[in-house]
Parts: sequence; structure tokens; C-alpha cells
Amino acid sequence: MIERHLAKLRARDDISAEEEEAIRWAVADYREYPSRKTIIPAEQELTFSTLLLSGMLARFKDLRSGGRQITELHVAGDFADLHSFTLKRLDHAVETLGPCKVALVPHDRLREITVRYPHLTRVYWFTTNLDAAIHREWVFSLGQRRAQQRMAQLFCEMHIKLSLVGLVENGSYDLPLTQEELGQVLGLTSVHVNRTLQLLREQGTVEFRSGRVTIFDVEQLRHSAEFDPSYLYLEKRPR
Amino acid sequence: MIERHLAKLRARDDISAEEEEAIRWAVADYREYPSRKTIIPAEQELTFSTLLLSGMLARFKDLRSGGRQITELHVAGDFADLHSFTLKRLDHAVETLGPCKVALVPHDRLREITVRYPHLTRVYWFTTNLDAAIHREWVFSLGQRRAQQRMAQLFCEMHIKLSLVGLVENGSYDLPLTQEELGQVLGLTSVHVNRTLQLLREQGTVEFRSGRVTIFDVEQLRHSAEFDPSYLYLEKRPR
DNA sequence: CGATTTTTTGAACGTGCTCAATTACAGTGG
DNA sequence: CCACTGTAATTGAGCACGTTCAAAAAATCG
Repeated sequence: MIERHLAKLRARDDISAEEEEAIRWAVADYREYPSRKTIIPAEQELTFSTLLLSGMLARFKDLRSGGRQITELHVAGDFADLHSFTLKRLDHAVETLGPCKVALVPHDRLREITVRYPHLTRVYWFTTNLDAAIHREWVFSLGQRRAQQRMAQLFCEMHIKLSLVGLVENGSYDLPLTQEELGQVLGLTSVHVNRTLQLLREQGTVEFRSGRVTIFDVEQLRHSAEFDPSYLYLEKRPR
Repeated sequence: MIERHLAKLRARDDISAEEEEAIRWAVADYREYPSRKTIIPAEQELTFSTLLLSGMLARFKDLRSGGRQITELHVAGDFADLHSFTLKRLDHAVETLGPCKVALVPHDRLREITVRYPHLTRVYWFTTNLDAAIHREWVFSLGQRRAQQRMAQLFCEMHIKLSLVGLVENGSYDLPLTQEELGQVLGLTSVHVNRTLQLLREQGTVEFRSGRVTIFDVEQLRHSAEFDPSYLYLEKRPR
């Protein structure tokens, strides 16, 4: 069940058999959720972290006056809230974007890992730092890129994240978002998302239809977004 | 020299005398830099992290086609790049916003801390997760708030961060940025920054002049930005 | 004091938003 | 199988926030 998670970790560093065993030991329970369900409310005291096994999750923050911003999209193999281990509560909520299976990892087992497995601790620390790097890229994107580039950048990012866990079939992958929600990721209205999607479609580089992205020309797409994957830290090295 | 750093840590959790000793041991060297100098270039292999003792630092990313986005502002007591310990290189650069004094902490000493001081490790892990929470708030702000709210939110955030290390004098603090750079933080042009500053000034809630922010009405300012400091995790509790 | 940077102002423009209506689509029950 | 319902996608028109370009005024620094 946690194979995708291990694949993600092993793409960045070696994980020993003993460490793998520790990870398996840390999982206390499994759970399934239906689509569009808030599985972690903001500000709530948490005693375990949630590891996504299949499906997709969104972290989001709401403005009292109506707006919603999605701050990260999680794919199978990601910890949705490993950071809740040190934060104890979250400044955002997490909801499912489709049916999801998750594994629950109690914080006291994570604490045990920090005591007994320093290297594994550093690897997990790395993964939260990777989330932060993705946040920075989104800050960059929202601040400096216009709608078209912004959307292209997102499609490139998801393409790589999903590739790592084997969920891309020749340039095509599931992204179970409505245009409204895509707008909540990109800081755009659904109307403008619709118009921007049409432009990209006409250019023939990428298409988004009924929750599925199809990239026709990766090079062109990356070029148009000035996409540089270095912030995804794809190289494997000792942490 | 590292008193401000300890103050910041101790605002969120207890740090024992032994842990304090470990932190002092971890500092290998001190350095000073002039204003407007890039002290950590992007993508470079790093073997130590930089702890800011005095002055202010900015993390930023450049777009090939010209734009620059500042992704975080660091104040005295912050580690500017503790995340480089696990990332090994950074996806952004760091520059001084005025004369700065820093302490250098070699990564191998941080590694030693992860082996010998699990609790201190969790505290440091927490601080990088706090950086990520600040990134999320910026993503939220750039995506959902308009210029005026966005600027108000930034002034509120810096007010709190600087308060924690005693650098606010009745609602007034140094923010050594030009309006151009403030625009690079907020995703706005310098022209619009100027006009937005005038609006805020006319409303009498806050003023920004020659690198210094003066807040006349904190409540009003927070209200106008829908500012909620929960993302700064100001409560002290065991990590 | 002169040189340079920063702030400020004006005017035209454009990207993206708002509001509102229409069309397409998916799921449901008869 | 089709009408019915609700959600999602699409289109249009007008508007506003923020940009661009350019110039002037003010502040800062040797």
C-alpha cells in the first residue's frame, strides 16, 4: 500500500530495509474517504499525520469574505500533513478531490522515529522542505507569471509529480478539478480559467478536459512557462 | 550574539541549557556583509546554513524575462536557509537588505544535532515548517487579496515577526525596502505600490516612509487585511 | 554640491473580473 | 430510454484594478 510513498522517498535518497520497516511500523491505520470531503479541518488539534495512498488531496485556505486559495495539490505517495507533527495544528484545511485511500501515522510514532532513526528523520524533514519549495514556486508564479504561464507551470509541475509515482500515461494524467477549483489554485476566476484553457488548447500544447490533462508538447509547454524543475529536487543524494 | 535566535525558539518551545549549549557549539564562524549583496546564490552546493544575527535578508527568485519575486523576508534571529541542510542547494537566492551580521552553522554539525538531540531537531524542523506556513499565507495573499489588503497583511506579519525579537518601537519598525522591492514582495509594480501606499496613508492606519513602517491603528490594519496570525504559530508548546 | 536613486504623478492601455445568460453534461427517477 | 435536475463549461459585454511608459519632483549619497 505504501509503495508509492517509498518510491517518492527513494527518488531522492536511499531508504534502508530497516528504515522501510520503521515506516511500515509507523502506520497505525487505514481509511477511505469519498470525494469532496474535508478530511483535516483547519486549526484542529492533530495527533496523527495522513499519508495519501491513492487519489488526490488539496490544501486550502478561505478568506472570510468568500475567496478560497488552494495552496498545494497532493498526489498518491505524499504525506498531506507531515508538518502537523511539529505544528500540532494546521493553518489550512485538507479536502479530497476524488475518492481517497490514506494511511494514518500517529505523531508519537513519528517522534519515535526522530529518536531512533536520525537519517529517516532527515529524509522526512527534506520532504517538508520540498513542500516549502513548491510553495515558493507558487508564490513566484502568482506574483510574476500571467494567467497562461501560470497554468502552464502548474501542468508541468503536476506532470512531474505524477510521473514519479507512475500516474502519467504518455503525457496524460488525471487532475480531478473543476475549472472553478483550477481557478482557486491559480488565483483566477473560473471565467478566466475557461478562456485561458481555450488559448492553450488552440496553441496545441496542452488540453484540460473533464478532469484530465493531456500534454501534446512538453518542451513547448515548459518553454512557455519558463518552467525549471530544479525546485522539485529530483536528484538522488544522501540527506 | 544568538540571543534573538534563542528568543524566537523559546517563544514556541522550551530549550534546555544543554540544547542551548549545542546550538552555540554548532556556530562555527561569524561574518558581516554590506547592503544589497547576494550572500547565497541559487543552485549552489551548500555546506553550511546561515543564521541572521542582525539586519534583514530577502529570499528571491528571478524570471528569465525580467521579473523578480521576493518569497520571504528574514529578520534577526531567523535561519535564512536552515532548509539547505536537507536540500543541499537552494531553489532561490538570498540577499542582504542592509548591513547584516550572520553566524555560519556547518551542515555536519546540524547532522550531529539530528543524531544527538532529537527534541532540538524537532524544534528546528518546526521552524522550517513555520517558513512553509508563511509561504502558504503569501500564496493565499497573492491569489486572493487585492493590493491594499496584501500590503496591510505584509505590514501585520512583519510587525509580529519583529516584535518577537524586540525590534518594534510603539508600532514602528524598520523595513529597509524600496517601493520597487516592496513591489517584488507583493507582486505589484512600483507605481502601483506607490499609489497603494498613498491610500493607506490617507486612511491613517499605516505609513511607510524611507524604509520605516509606522502603524497608527493595528486593529484597523488587521481588520482591513482580514489578518489572522494563527499561521505564525505564536503559542509555546512541546514540539 | 552634483550625481544617482527613489518617489511621485499623469495618461493610456490591458489583463482579468463581474454580472448575467446560455449551452453542455452527468446523474436520477419515471 | 428519456425527461428532469443540478452542476459545470462557455460566451458576451462592461468595468476595474493594476500595468506600461514617460516625465517630474524629491530624497539620498558621495
